[in-house]
Amino acid sequence: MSLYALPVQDHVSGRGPIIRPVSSIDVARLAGVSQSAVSRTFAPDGSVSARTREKVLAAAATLGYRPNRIPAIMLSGRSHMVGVIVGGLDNPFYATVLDRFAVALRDIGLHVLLVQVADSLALDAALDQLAGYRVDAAVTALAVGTRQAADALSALRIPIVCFNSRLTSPWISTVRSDNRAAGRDAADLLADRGVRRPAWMAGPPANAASRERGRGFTEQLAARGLAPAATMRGSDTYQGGYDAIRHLLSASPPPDGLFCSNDLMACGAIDALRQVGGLSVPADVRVVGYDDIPQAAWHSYDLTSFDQQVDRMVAAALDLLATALAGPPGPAGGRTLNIPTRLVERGSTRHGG
Amino acid sequence: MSLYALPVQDHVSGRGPIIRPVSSIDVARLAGVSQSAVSRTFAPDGSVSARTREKVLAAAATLGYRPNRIPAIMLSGRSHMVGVIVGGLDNPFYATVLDRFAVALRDIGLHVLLVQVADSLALDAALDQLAGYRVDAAVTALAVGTRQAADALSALRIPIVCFNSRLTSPWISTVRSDNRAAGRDAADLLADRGVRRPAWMAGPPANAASRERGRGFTEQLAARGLAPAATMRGSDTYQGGYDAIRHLLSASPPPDGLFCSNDLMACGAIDALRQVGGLSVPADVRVVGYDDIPQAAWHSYDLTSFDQQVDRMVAAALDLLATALAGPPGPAGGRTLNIPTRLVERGSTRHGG
DNA sequence: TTGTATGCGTTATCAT
DNA sequence: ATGATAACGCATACAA
Repeated sequence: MSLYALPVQDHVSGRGPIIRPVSSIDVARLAGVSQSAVSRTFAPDGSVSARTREKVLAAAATLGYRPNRIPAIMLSGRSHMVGVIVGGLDNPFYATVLDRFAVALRDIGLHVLLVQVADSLALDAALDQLAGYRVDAAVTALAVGTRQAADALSALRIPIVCFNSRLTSPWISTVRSDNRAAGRDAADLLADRGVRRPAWMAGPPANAASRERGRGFTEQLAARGLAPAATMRGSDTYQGGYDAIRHLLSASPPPDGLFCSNDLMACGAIDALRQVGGLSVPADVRVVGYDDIPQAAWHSYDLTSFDQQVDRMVAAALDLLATALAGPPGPAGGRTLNIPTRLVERGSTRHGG
Repeated sequence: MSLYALPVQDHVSGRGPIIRPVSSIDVARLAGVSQSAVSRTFAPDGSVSARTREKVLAAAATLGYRPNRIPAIMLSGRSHMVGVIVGGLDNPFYATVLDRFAVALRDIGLHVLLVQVADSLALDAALDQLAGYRVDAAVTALAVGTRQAADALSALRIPIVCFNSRLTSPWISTVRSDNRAAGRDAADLLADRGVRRPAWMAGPPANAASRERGRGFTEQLAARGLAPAATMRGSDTYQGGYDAIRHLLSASPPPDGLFCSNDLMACGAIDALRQVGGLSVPADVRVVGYDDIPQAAWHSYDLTSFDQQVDRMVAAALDLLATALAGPPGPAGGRTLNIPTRLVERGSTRHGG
């Protein structure tokens, strides 16, 4: 008995020949039953007699049969796949987000079709992929927040959940941390710690979340009778934070407090303050970051940060997805869920506190 | 292998009614042409008259038609999806690996079905998913190296590429960095830097790559007339490295050189040496890590490490996959490619040159 | 309980 | 160049 069916020319993709996997018909033939009996044996609530089930399972084991889910996609119109669009995993925060999504989606029986979109120009190509595979829904953890992107996503006509974005549409819902409130909290914390010359380090202009953090920070500084002594712009990376501080120190007196748009930049900033400026954190400069990545807790940084509560955000996103998928067909988006951040104060703001 | 496992319960997406997406038949009807004409219009090398193409494209645009790839999977037996199995993305090294794979696979027209496998017990369930979606091949970046895992993977009867593992089988090829040679290089480097009491910090026992690094390290120490003054075991995490050093310092005199099985542990070790032991790195202890994660280059650590040359490893893995997919059907694995590591010396070993 | 027949949306083959 | 049709592997309605 041959385990392998005859090779079949791959007339579709033009790659190599393939081995056609064992099908339910093969199993049925060997077991001496109908193909539907095989299908029922492997269905969650198929009704088969113990005798038939036994024959089928024996034949399946002999042939190494694995049920094929592809035809079911055609029949049901459901792929049970969710497109997850990420924009680079070098930031540990997004790596964590992806990890949590993969686990949470698997736990409710959905699978992850991963799409890496380096620049927003590639988004259209990515969406063609997702459309072609008929994903049931999509999740994006991109920082792109253009109307164009929202339109392209909406054109898929499937439920979309954005992560930390401002995109909305009838198809798009958004889960985000309360960036503005966190910015205000950062201002309060630094003011409470005696900071008089606070500085703000923003991310790239296209990053809407960063803009909101800066807005909340500035407005609450004003409420406390303070104003930013300096404003920098980094590239959302360690090196971006390092370079921004180096540049600042070459031109101005150092600030005594610093709020960074994310932890990667904050780590770079701390290293630059210490190495380039010969300053101490927190004695000379109090630093606050955002994201609470694992590295924030490393003792060399001991960085005060805002935990976005990724688990709660992911749970909220999945709730939105599940609701949209379970409900009547058609757009069910347009909702925005704000998840509060949790301020994690560590040594970088505690000096003399 | 859970051959008898039932298909995943449909908790989410089986409930609501669905809107059947626009099909080529709908487009054909609107355009007043046959369905074949629509198919040919969207095929890479379909021959249609300009007039027909125009009618079809207009109708497609009107209806928002997107070609469905699912039926082609049934016909060709090719899904153009590759299962990528990861074991947690908290380690920046694996996040980078996944990122590079996603990009490289996309560039050759393959798509990533991501599977997060927290513990090796979940591997069987993961493999059922991959089998069900008829992925063309699989890539694993797991640290599991058991024969059982190899058998389960081989049962998929698709080309498999392991990343930094020792698994092989007729279906499995492996791409790995030369762990043992790197271990020897680490020994040489520390010896050259005047280390007399070298220590080795291993990863979990199941991590075969770690074992090889330790083996190369120990054997080359011996060749240099040295022996490990201490051997620790961490959990492949920052905290694991920190705790191991704290424990060591409470019981023994500190080593003057340390080779860690990965960078995360090395960062934890450095922080513990400095904070718990009051020691200086590199003045009192020279430290070498492995992986060359981005954090190794951060100035607080400035960690000497071994770059595994992820891009080269990924390229090699894809070459193995592409070869197996293009070649005749049947097992085409059993190959092992060793990619040399690149020693990146930084400040953590440079004191006193 | 079991088997038969149908259909999902596309591509490839064949006839026109 | 174009249209009709078979086939892919499974789930399901229906007949037995």
